[in-house]
Amino acid sequence: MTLDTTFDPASIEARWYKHWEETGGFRPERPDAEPFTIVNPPPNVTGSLHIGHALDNTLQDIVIRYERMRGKDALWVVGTDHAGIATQMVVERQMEQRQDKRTNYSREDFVDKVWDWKRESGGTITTQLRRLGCSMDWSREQFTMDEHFTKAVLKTFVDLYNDGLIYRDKRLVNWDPKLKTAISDLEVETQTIAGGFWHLKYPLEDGVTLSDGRNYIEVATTRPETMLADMAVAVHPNDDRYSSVVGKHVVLPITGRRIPIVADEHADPELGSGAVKVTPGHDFNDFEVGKRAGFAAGDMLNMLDGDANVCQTSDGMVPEEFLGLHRFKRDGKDGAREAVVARLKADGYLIPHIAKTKKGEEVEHDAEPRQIATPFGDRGGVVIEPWLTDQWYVDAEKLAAKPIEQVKDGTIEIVPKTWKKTFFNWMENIQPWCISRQLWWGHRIPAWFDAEGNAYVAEDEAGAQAQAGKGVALRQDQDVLDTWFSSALWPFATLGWPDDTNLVKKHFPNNLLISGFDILFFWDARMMMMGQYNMGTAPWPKLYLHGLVRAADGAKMSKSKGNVVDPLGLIDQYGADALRFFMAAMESQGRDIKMDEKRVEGYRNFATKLWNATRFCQSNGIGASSTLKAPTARLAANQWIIGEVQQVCAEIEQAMTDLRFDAAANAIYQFTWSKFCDWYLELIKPVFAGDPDAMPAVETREVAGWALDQILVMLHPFMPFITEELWHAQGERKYDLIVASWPNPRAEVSKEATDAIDWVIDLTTNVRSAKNELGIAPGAKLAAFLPTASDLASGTIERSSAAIERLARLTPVTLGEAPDGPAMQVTAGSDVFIIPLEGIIDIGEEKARLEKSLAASQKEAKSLEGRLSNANFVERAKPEAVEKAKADFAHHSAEVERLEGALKRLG
RNA sequence: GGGCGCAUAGCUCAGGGGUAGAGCACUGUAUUGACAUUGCAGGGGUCGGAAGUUCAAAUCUUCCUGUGCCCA
Repeated sequence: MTLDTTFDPASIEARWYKHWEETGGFRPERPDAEPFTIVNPPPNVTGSLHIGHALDNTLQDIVIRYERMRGKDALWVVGTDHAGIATQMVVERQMEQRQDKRTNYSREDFVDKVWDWKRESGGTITTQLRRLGCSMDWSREQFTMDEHFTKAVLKTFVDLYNDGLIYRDKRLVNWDPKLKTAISDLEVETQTIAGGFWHLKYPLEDGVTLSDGRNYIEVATTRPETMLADMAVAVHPNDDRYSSVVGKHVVLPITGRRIPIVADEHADPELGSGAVKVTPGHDFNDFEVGKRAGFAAGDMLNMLDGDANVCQTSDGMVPEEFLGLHRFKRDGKDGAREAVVARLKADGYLIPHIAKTKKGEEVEHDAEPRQIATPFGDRGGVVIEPWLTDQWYVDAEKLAAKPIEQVKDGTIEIVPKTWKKTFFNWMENIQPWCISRQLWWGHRIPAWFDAEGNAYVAEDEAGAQAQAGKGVALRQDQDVLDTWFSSALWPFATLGWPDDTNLVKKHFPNNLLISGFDILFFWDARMMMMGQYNMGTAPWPKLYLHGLVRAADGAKMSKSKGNVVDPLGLIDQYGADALRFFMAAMESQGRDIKMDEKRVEGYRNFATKLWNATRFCQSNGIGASSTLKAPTARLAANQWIIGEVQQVCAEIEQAMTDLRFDAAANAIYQFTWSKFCDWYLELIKPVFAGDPDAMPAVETREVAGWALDQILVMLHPFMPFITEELWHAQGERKYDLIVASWPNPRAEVSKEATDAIDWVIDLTTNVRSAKNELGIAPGAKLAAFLPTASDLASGTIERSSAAIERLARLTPVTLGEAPDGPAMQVTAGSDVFIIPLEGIIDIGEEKARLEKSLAASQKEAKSLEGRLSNANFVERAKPEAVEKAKADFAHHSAEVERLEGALKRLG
């Protein structure tokens, strides 16, 4: 096959992907091989590929392709997450566009419609992952609401319940009044927004006064509207200002509710007046204060409904005019907050805030302006309302114990390890996990209630009925489970658990998990808990956490900022291989990646470079190699490249062991471009000018073909498309590159040969540099003399004269004294070449060049001399360091001598 | 307020007790056969600041400054 001069990724990517998928390349049958398993963080079924996915999946694909080539029974599990809230929102939004809504349908009909949507529009991302080249096992694509997955979810729930690790509780939850569901702590994002601090007067009852004679207590609040459900006023137990009134009562304005003054350490004497209103039903801190003050959760007053509109409290004391108002201003319409403040003000219960203008005039405001840390729902985007409801909870504290231990003792390694502290910090302070959601789309909670509200938990209704007794009317819990409850089972439920399948036996525990740090708590930690609970072991021994891909200016990418980079656009422009290589090359541990399109472009250029190198090989009859092991080589250049392949292979393996994707990518990049293309191909060009059937050409074709094949293999995990294309372009192959073997080049390479090539490279570089500085045409051929030649020099000049002529452009090279006259000196290793300059160049320029080198060597020599004359250094430094300093000093001293001599000769 | 990072060439980043590297950008130069999505050569950094440990600190320790993220 002949290749075009430029590489066009688009023309090959789809073809190869299809081929791999159709021929089972992603999951070759290797029943006897050692398993290697990773599971893909299941993207939301509503999702589309963003740059973060591109990073996450590129890294995983590099690992799985690498392990597959190393002969493992490699399995990369893939699938999508049903994404409860996100998916329900998508379908509801589509309904809204048709002036339709969810509640127009029965639950069953609505869920059917979501399934319809999933079948028709869901899973866009799976196509996009294919474009990135991800070699996942699509033959077993998973979905978190597959039948067998549901089975795993139900079993887990029932087992946890029976073990007392799932329970129902009435307590405050994070309520999203827009989505009208509870959410977990992790789904709440705190943002600081501008708000106010209102100061209120609560009149003391029964003629009680404070020590200063005041007949009211001042309380300050950021949420004045909740005073409709206040149940106490708290002061600090050591606060002398209030000690006399603890146990007394105040009568609330507006409602007239009589509430106690309690002592509680939650009240901060330094803050405001030191007294705080307590609303146990609408504030997490107040809930705890309320409990300490003796209120049962069931008795705590609730003044808001599920939409966060004011409703009547159980004591019936909220005035009619407030009922139905939204908690605060919305769509320009005043809410309960505004109404309560207006009423307090009118009745004289509001203490105004006095502010001074720039001119020093005093101005009254209703509230003191403040920045308030406010909780928002990450999906709904509205302020979260702490709300008292019955929900299902997982006892996360108990489940977290073993994972904490495992990370501590190294059973689970977290890479990079800086994340361990963050992990412990969260796990050791973990709160009960609220797992019930008031949605329709998701795993229905397997609990049934009788008329008295007793719960019966079983995998199916029959089981619950059996527990409740015949004839007892049961109604299933209306709620569904948090999406993360099911994805926590991903490492084993995808393999068929709870059935005892061969896949589970062979591929659990998995070998590695790669995920972004943003889901460390959401997903990774919960997999650890559920893996341990269900399987009795950690889900994987190693967790690799990568960072975020940021915009070029370092900002977080977001749709609202409009700085989102579409990975598919980059693939269109530069090819999937270039984008992948960029991701790998930029992925150093523990740092976010800044988008740098120039760099993606650079890796596209790298692909073109490899493409053209292959074209060169083809034009010289260099084709597919026939052996895995390195061919026997006699020519120095061939031995040299074999040695270099061994080195780079070892480097890549080390980098992969360390999960240093950047180091691995850079190693293969430098080898391919700077070693193979820049030197090896140049070194062997003269060989092909000679007899094509003679030993040198035959051997070189063989070695070059082998070396190129090793490049294709080692580069394949990073750039799968171009390497597969070139693999086949190079000749008939017994198998595709995707299932080829990783190099194992255990060849003997002579030091003489590699030294010789290194010497030629040194000579060539120095000649080119000297010419450049002296303004001699790069192509000019110069005669050179070597008065005293090292063994290396004389041998190399004899055997590699063609390379020296072609690369260093020295011809002829005479072993012997140079004729008198102006000349320049060029070194190669310890050898000094004399190159006559008469008529070629201005002597002054050569002198300037030598003086520059002389100054550099003098500086080095002086510094080394100083160090060596320091007795402390010679006595106390490591012997190697002293030896090296001595050798360096000797070298630079000799250089100084040589250069001074050369300068003297030039006059 | 607590925790975790980061600060190295113009930019984006590696490195790491023995005197500093890559890619891009920049400068000069090269063009009849692999490649201008190229080759060759080159300029450019007192490694954020201060103190300490050490024969030796960009590297280790402490503090400071700036900056980012997470949690409350």
